[in-house]
Amino acid sequence: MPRPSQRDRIVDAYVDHVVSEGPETVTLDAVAARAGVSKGGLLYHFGSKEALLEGMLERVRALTDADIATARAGAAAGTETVAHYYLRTSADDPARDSDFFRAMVAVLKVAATEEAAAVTARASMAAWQEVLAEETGDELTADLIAALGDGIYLRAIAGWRSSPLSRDWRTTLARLGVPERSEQCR
Amino acid sequence: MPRPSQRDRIVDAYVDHVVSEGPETVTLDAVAARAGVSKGGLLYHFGSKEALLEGMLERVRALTDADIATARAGAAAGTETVAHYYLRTSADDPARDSDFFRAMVAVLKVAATEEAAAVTARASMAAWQEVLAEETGDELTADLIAALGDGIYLRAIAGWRSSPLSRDWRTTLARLGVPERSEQCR
DNA sequence: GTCTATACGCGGATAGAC
DNA sequence: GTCTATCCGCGTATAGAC
Repeated sequence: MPRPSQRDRIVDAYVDHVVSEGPETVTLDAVAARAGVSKGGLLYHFGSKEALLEGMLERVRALTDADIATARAGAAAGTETVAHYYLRTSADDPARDSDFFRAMVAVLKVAATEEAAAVTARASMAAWQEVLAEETGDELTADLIAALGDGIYLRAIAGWRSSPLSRDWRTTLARLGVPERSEQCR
Repeated sequence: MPRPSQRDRIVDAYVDHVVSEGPETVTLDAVAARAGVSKGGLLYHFGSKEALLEGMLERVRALTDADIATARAGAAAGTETVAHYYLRTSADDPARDSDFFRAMVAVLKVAATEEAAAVTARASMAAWQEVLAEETGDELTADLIAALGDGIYLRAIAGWRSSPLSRDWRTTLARLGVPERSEQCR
């Protein structure tokens, strides 16, 4: 993979700052410093704070698409179901460090105030729900699994580290009658 | 019940503003205007923005205690289980207008930045989890139900209105083997 | 108790040097 | 491309009148 561009590194810094300090403390100065550029340098790449936010939303959209494609591929290959992939990457402790999880948490934090971020967050959530519904063939079950993932995200926002669910989500899936592996196609 | 004090009305306005506009747009001016007082008037009751936040956290703590007491009483009387009460007041559409739900959403939104709010949010979540675990006698089931409620809250933050789960949470509880009514004591 | 007036600092954004 | 210097508006908080 190509080395990250300057724009990418600035978005990284933005996400980092929102996740660790919260959206209300975000200043162009703080993000620039974290990215290792000056405020002027940042404003060359992103003409305004709003443009910077849009850069992060763009990234989350891309990561969502990529993540869903990965989940679909795994299900088609019979490696693991979409539901399994979804909870594994939401609930599992090691997954918390993934680019997608961190970026999504940042977007959700910002979504409390910025409608544009809320729109992107809902789109990502809706996309997952659609794939889950497709797999389970049942709207309610799909929504249930999605809601569990959403609960995990809320806990991340509130700084809640670990819970029985995050340690034992496989049992939960089993209780809901969701298999670990799908029947392999053809 | 006694008519709300001036302090109460200011906290109301604060909650309202955070829920509808988001925490980043909160200014003393905006809250004062919403409460129908001047900025000077607000600062007489709450000496600083931080004190205003503390006022809201205080209220959430009180509402949490009251809500849990109500749930416990209902379970003891055999009216409805704690789990049933919890999901009814989180998932049910009409419940979204309750003082507790709105205040909790406000605290969670602020918790993205303010650690004090995050502490209060986690305490409230932990308190519910404890009652649920007490009732179900199973940590994982309790956490599962709690996580569903948390998912509902996240969707509220992201502006997600209605979902299969919010319309059909009773079915979900049944699938998890949680009864609607508890055996009445003695 | 509640208001007005004001001090003061901070953050976003522009201009222009290098 | 990236930096420094600067302007300007907004938000918190205080002083003090009524």
